[in-house]
Amino acid sequence: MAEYRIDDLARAAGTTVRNVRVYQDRELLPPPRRQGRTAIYSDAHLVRLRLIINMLERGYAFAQIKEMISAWESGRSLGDVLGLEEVVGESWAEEAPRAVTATELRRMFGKQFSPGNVKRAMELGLLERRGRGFVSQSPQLLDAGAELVSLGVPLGEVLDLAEQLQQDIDHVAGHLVEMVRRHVLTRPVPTEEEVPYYSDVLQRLRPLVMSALNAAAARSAARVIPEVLGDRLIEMVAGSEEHAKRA
DNA sequence: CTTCTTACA
DNA sequence: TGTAAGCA
Repeated sequence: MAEYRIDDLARAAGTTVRNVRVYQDRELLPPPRRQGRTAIYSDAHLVRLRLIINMLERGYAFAQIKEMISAWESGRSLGDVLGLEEVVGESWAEEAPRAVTATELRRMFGKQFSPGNVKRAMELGLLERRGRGFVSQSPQLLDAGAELVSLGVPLGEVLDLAEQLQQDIDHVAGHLVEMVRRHVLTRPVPTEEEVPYYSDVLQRLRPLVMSALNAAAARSAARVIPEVLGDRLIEMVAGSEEHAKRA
């Protein structure tokens, strides 16, 4: 658990000491722990500070931010489980599509860049035609796929995986959103006082889903990789790394 | 030298 | 939001 002096905190969040003090005075930031005269901040403060800056940039007034923060604190359980706050400081904008030429694709996928696979990728919505070339709706998936192929996994199987992955993720994300609908956005029509809260929850639903899935994916990777590959293999590889370091 | 407070713009 | 003075 990292600790920050006010200058470190401001730097880490990309703002100034002055502003940190202002947010603190306006009670948007929780009071720091004091060590004599100097204030000691935690990671929680950093997360909160990033949140505040984000909301400020989106045009929220101090008072509105304060309201939302207290709203979250009163109904904390969901936010805790899903890491609500952790998300908001990050850029969770939707991935930007990227144009890719046929030449690039051929370089990435070699001879497996075939009309059949292209058709399949287009059916899966991974690739779209644009003039002579293509545009990838998810450069990250494209790059991940290219890496798998370069490691020797057949592109056909990579595409199978992409399809399966999309279905599974749709399923889980659907569940999550449904949970929020059932437990948080309980009214079909919110009362007038609830409208701002509802609106904020809706705005954060996408980053919230992404955060939950991201966290789950990280845990899964850590757990599943040794499970599937076996501890023996992992140990052997770790051992050879030691050899490499010594050399 | 850094932090904090207060004040002014 | 930046800057400055005076203090600890």
